[in-house]
Amino acid sequence: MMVESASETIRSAPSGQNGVGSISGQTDGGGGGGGGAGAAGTGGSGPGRDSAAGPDSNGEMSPAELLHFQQQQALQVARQFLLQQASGLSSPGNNDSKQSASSVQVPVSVAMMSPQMLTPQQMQQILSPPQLQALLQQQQALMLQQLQEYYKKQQEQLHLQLLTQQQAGKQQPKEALGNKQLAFQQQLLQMQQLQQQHLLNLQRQGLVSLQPGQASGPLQTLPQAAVCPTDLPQLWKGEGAPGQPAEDSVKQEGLDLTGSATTATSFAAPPKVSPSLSHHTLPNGQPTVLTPRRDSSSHEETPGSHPLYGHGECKWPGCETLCEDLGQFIKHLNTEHALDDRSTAQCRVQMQVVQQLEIQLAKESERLQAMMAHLHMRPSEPKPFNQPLNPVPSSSSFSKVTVSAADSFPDGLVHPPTSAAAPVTPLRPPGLSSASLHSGGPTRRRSSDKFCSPISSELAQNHEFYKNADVRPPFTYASLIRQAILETPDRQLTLNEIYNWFTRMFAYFRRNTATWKNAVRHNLSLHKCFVRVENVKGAVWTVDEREYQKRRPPKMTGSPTLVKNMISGLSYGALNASYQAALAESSFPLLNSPGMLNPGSASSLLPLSHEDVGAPVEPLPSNGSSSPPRLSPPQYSHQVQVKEEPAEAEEDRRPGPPLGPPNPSTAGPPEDRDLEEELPGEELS
DNA sequence: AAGTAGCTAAACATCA
DNA sequence: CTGATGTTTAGCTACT
Repeated sequence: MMVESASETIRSAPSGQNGVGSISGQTDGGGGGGGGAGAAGTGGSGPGRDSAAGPDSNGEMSPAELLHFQQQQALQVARQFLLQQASGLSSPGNNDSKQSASSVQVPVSVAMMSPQMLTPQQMQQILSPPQLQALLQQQQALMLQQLQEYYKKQQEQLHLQLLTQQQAGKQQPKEALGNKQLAFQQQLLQMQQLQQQHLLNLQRQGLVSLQPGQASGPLQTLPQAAVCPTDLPQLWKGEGAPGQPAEDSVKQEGLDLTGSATTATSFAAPPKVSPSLSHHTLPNGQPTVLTPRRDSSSHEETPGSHPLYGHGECKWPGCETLCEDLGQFIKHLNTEHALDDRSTAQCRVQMQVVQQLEIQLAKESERLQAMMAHLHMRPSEPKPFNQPLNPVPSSSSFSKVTVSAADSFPDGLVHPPTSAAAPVTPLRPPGLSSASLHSGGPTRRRSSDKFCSPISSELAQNHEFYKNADVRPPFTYASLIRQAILETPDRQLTLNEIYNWFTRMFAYFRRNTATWKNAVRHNLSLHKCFVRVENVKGAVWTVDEREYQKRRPPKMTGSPTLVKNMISGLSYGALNASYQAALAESSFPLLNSPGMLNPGSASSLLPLSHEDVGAPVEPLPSNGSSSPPRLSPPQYSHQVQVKEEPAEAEEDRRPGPPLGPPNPSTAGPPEDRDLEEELPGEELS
């Protein structure tokens, strides 16, 4: 689905003005590179990852060595993680400069880039909200697990040090020992607090709220996702006792974590190689059992690069020591940045930096969502002219169904989420289908055709929007032409009048006149539903409703396509496109330029609505079965879109007179005649 | 994969 | 001749 929506988006913007990158490229890049559900995008940068996963039996180590390696590994994980986080969050500038000069427009080519090359902003622009969310969650899940690892190792190490200190302390002055112990305990406490804070943070962002039992979705391969947030602090607390052997505490944790993880996520319990054996989720999302011993070394020995090593110098915070080569750097790393208080503190600081960045990101995301929600919701707010224009009365008049759609979408189809969860709602007039808003380029499947939503009602509700916003209306030319014609009292228009209607009703058609006028003429000629009638005042165009209905039996209701469309409508790509389009056109003073709408629009509109109300002018989907609510897709507002159902049914069977009572549009005298004339020739083609 | 629908572009014809 | 109006064809994309 993402792929499709993405491709649609991308193709719909031929001018490349806002080429929203192919999401498929993104997901593929991440998934392919990582080979797994998800975290690949974030974790891929860790150079030593691959080798870390490989089995390496380096089993002849002394317990002390083993422990050291465990610590090293934990630190390594933490370092890499922090680096990834930090670089991922704070390096947009670099990437930007590399990728494009324009920060607003995302060249299509970006889509081809690997996820690692993408800045968060670009990711946001490219990815659909669900994708973003998934990515974020995966990232957070990975982060959480690594944090757990890190915390665990830190605890372990602290305990160990504590123990050794205690033992050594027997020969030391009691005072010194007390200080040391105090320091350790403080550190321990700090770590606990930090972890709790972090977990809280994650929880805020929704990650940890994942239900352990709800093992479905990309995250389920990530064991940590199933760890109950509240368990962790307890875990830590439980082992906080200084006197407890580190080994024991580790074992407990391991068991706990393993237990929760495996039970909740169908993540096969790995063979326990050692008490401190830990689960790691590799960037590719594949859980891996790491044997602590060789990991650290393999990390460091990864040929080529090290996350903390770049441009010949150590990237450790505050350290810019020059190192000739990687070997030297690693040596430096192991000596200067070994696991000690200082390094731990620095690590902690870095963690906080990352955390701040995450918070910042969360805030920005929230703001973005609010913005989008606002932009989306506003138009749907009851407008003054909405009520009068509403087709509801009419519908109720001849439709028994009056689904009080006022607040519900009876069809149960995908409705634009109003929650913050997927609030990404493209900027578009309330009644618009998603795909259509790209202000440039051909947009297929205008909503009127796609969803058979009454163009009249949508227009009535959003006409001001269209009138002032240079946004392409989501209707086909044919439906627009028809609407224009039907709006007139005698249901006929000259070509020029049609032109005028277009320009009057839609800001979008105030430019590129050659193009759309040509299209209008083309449509008039092409579609049999448009009948040219010689009139006293020249040639006028009328609508053959039956032909129009015949055009294409829409069997949309509940169709996957519909759902897909609506979903794609929520995609960030669409949002991005329309948002950019709207902003670019700076047409946003819409809705409040009284001067613009006065002239003829209001006058022309009102009649329309009346007529509309009286009769479902819009083609009624001719399928009684699928009938129900062909909600005007984006009509989050509370409009009954169902009115036409009965008419539909009638239309469907098409008993006798083309347009029954419900269709006064054809009742009009002039084209009625035309219609009749046209009837014979109406061949099913 | 084939068919259909829609959009755009363009060529061409007709007529005032 | 010019511009407006119609007609037709072709290419493309999206969708079924």
